[in-house]
Amino acid sequence: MSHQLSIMVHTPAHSGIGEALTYTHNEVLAAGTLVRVPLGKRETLGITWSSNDAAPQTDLKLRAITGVLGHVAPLSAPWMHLVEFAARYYQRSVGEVALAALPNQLRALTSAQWERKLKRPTPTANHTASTVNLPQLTPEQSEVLTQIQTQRGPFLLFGNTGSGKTEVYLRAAQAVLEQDKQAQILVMVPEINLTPQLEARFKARFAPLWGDACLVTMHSGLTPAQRMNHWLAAHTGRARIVLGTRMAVFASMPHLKLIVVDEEHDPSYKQQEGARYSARDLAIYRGHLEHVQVILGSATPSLESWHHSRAATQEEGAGRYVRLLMPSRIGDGALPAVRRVDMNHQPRHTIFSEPLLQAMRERVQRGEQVLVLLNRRGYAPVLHCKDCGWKSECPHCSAYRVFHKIDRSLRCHHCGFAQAVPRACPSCGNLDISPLGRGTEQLEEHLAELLGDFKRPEGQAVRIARIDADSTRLKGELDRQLADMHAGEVDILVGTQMIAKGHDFRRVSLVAALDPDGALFSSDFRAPERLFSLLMQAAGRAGRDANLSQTSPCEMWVQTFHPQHALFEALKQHDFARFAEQQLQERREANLPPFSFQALVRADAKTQSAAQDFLNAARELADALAVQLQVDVYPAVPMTIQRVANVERAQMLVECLSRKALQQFLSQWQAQLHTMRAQHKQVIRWAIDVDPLAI
DNA sequence: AGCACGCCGACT
DNA sequence: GTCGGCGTGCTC
Repeated sequence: MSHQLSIMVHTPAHSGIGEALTYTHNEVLAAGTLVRVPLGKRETLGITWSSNDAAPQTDLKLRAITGVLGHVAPLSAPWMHLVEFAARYYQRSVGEVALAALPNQLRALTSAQWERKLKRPTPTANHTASTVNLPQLTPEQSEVLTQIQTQRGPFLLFGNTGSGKTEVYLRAAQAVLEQDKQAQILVMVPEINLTPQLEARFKARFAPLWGDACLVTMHSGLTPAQRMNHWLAAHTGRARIVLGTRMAVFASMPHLKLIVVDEEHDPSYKQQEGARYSARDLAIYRGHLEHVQVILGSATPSLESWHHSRAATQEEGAGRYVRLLMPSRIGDGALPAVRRVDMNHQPRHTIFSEPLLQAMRERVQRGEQVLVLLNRRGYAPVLHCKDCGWKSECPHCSAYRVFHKIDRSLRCHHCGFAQAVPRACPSCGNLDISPLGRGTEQLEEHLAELLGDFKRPEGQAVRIARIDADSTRLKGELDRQLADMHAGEVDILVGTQMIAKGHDFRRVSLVAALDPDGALFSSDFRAPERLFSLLMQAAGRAGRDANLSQTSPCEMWVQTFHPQHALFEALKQHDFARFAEQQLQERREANLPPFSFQALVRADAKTQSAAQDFLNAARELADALAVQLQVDVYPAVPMTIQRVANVERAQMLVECLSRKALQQFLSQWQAQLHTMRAQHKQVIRWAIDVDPLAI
């Protein structure tokens, strides 16, 4: 007897196969069963989505499943529900989201390889200890844990850097793991570089109890084999803790009991290509779906989460989360005093103001370390000819190529195009072409000049280092440079925001932000939020050593032309709440998220007009539906960087006061867009970004 | 996405 | 004369 099954395969929505394919098999398979199916000329991995014997007969000649991956238990119903929700919400096909969440090796392994893999004895845990030494909890930590134990959540754990959020995660995890011997926990971090730190903390705590194998990681840095093994460990329940980046939100965990999202405000949780999902938002949904507690943690929460954790009001969203507060730093480490240097009162073109330089000298003299932040890498953002006005434009992008002095190259940070710096102006032959503006590379050089005569306590020259995407291009280089910093072999570290995240530099007592003003008047309404978060995080790098803070109060310096700006006032008070309320008020008045919901439609084409024509045609098509659902669709505009790698880019903003109406609108409109695509052959690709982070 | 088929440029 | 570029079209 032959049965019909709905199978999801890895085909993106634009392939014309949006939904499940129908195959036959001689028996009914449970939903979630992994199967091998023929698809055109190849064989591919599929997931049984449902048995649909009742489905109407089509005139298609159905093909039969070629194999069942009987060695792997079917994916759970909640997992499938999560995938289906993500696909619908972010306007992608279910098959694409589902298959992307599984390790690639599942497709490749033959039955014999499975036998071998599963026969291999699982390393028996050498859990020698029955208890581990636990640090004393602060009253704040105890209070927060009590709330987690007694309420459902989801929770927003709002705690300063150094307030001991990680210990709260560990205790909450421990309580869950001990209470239920099968329980599993999902811990997410924004970036792959931050996994080793948290992994070490979790292993130190739990490996003595349940062995090394109790924790697996999931991130894009794993080899295919590791990915496979870690995925299986989670799927079979062997791994009690899964720690990973945004992709981990889709980990198959049959006994999931707690989800932790650390640094929940971090934009890295939003996937930027393919299915553009927010792992933080999906974590909340998954928690709801599986009746599992979710803890979001941050010192500078996203305004969305902050809004959701406000006391319930009439406003959509408020009151959804429980806000937990941990304002104090452990061991009484004081938060750094914030000092603003008014650059209006400094000589023109000053890079390092004299008071800041003096403060840096004093720190170095005392054997302390200094961080200098500048969010621009390279030597100079542009090379320029004063005679004819030539600038180092990228031939393939509408952007300037950045001058990198270190290898005398002009590099485009958008498409990667690099060339040697020309000897003379390519346009007029003038030999005198000069850098305009400055990046980290020049800062490092300039600082070495300024401090050339200055000596360290032992008499040697000041040691200056730089960490940015260029200095860490080689594998392992970041770790090496960080190790130098930790070992005290660097006095002043210059860098981009890379150095502001997560690293626990014990000897840093001064952090300086040189040129943060750009974000104050940016057209991106989230720029102030990101700046505040960056500066708070950077400030958190200073004074992590309580002993040091006592002898030498730590400081955060900000050089700005707008010292009175409300953002810096709030920063000075370390008052995130005040900053957040200001920002939320502005957003409320302007009907911006979290008080409205947005989506972007992006189109890439050979010409700008082709991209815009496609979008504007889509806009016209949506007119009636938009009016009906009270959705605003704005005209297509070129993207900020209009052309990248010779592809013209345009986008169109969609806005609505109701999330539900926006969803309804997008799902109906998307189908029309697919059919329209055929008439716009010049369009290379298009995509919808729901809840975009940058507009 | 893969993987085919299909029609135009520089090489053994 | 072929090898190979990636444009177009299809997959239950």
